Amino acid sequence: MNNSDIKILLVDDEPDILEIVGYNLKNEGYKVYTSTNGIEAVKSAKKIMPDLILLDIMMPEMDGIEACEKIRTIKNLENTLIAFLTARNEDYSKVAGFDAGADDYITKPIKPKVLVSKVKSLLRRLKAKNETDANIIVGNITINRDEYVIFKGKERIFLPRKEFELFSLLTSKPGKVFKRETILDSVWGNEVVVGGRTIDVHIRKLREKIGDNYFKTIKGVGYKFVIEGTDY
Amino acid sequence: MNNSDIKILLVDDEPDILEIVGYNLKNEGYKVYTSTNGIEAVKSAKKIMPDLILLDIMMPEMDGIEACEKIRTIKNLENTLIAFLTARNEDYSKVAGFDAGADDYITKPIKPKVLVSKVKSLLRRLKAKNETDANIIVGNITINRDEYVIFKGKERIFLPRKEFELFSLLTSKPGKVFKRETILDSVWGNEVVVGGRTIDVHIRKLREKIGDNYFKTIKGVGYKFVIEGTDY
DNA sequence: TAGCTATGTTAACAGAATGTTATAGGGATT
DNA sequence: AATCCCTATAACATTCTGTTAACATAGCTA
Repeated sequence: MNNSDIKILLVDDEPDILEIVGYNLKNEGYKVYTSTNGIEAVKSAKKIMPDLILLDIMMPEMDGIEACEKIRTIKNLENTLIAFLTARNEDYSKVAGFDAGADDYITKPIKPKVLVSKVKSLLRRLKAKNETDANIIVGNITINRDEYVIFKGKERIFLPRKEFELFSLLTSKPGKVFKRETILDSVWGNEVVVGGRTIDVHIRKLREKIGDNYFKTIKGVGYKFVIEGTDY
Repeated sequence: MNNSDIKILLVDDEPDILEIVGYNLKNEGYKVYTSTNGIEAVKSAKKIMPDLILLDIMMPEMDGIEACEKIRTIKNLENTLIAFLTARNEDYSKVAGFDAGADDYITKPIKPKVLVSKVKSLLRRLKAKNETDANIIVGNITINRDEYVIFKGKERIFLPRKEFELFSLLTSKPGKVFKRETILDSVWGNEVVVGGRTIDVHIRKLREKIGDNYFKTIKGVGYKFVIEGTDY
């Protein structure tokens, strides 16, 4: 997926914000659409089917939270990423309290570079989500994402959530190397900070349960899942 | 590829399933074909060359697993996606135990929306499979950035990070001379200072692993990658 | 050819990156 | 409250990479 295939809907009642943020995102090659209020935003969202919506909380007419809830009910938009924009001094609890279905929130003011990096990180998550959508059968390994179960041959293997998610990610593209950074983003979420050995320990557990030679380390980069036998 | 160019073969012995699932897939614009048993399915597959086959496991005459195996042997159908349909309460191990060459399986009953999203996801995978342009090929050398692996003919060669990056750089423009300064900038980063022999040592390793005459020294300037034999 | 400079070669070392194990804390369940 | 299991971390072990030093060689030039 090229950047120019990615549509971002930017919603804020201040034209200045729309301009600055929009400019920076366009610079990265994204297609940027804008709205200045919640009602308009919902309509636009339905029409353009964006991949990511950046939604200001404080807006006239319909605030971001309400808009978010509305958007979530739109068909085929359940997987769209929604991130709230909030002023730094606002009460987060206002946001956190509502389970409006947002995926992230971003505090204003924010440096363009930081914003762009956040957006990238979010979109990585989207991509990972899409990639892990289907069940997978590779060799004699079967993964049922719906029921959190995997099989190795006829043997049922149970994996705890985190291990399952890590496993899911790696197997979503057998052979592909997932960078540590990417793994953290999609399994732990980009805001969580965990110690340096956490990934390794989880890999260890997978190796223990599923088999050593399914998981190959690429030092300095990350890990990949390989079908048994095929060495690197 | 438009949805209407995509052919899906749906195989189930229950007409109800064929109707419901078929209806929903047609709604998405796919061309849908149906069979009610394995034998017929294999014939149909050969004739219509579908992009995706949804295959019920439990069928009279020839079950889904056997049909899958047969289909996999058909020429030009090796890349067709095959997904099993199984009743939720059936034992997965039945599926998992056989290495029939399926790409996915889907548990019934399934909500049409979920099914459609699964199908989409599968087709995305097909698309990704075809777009193997991620690989860079020069002469008989293939570089797979995704997997962090390079091939020399059929031989897999693993390179540590720095070597891989150096190699990537040089092969990005075969024949072009990269100045030492440029190499340092892009492989090591322009702030890092390393000793005078570092590049040479890495070149050495590449020559060792890939072949002497791929890497030509331009004294006083830098190095270039040349396709074997040729001078540029 | 002597002398100079740029590159080749090797092995050894230091430290980065990862592997491993035990353990503590938190959440859920009973 | 007692128990179980998941998760993350600390602490230590191990592996591997990147870099360097030290010396060798090649090529140029006066």
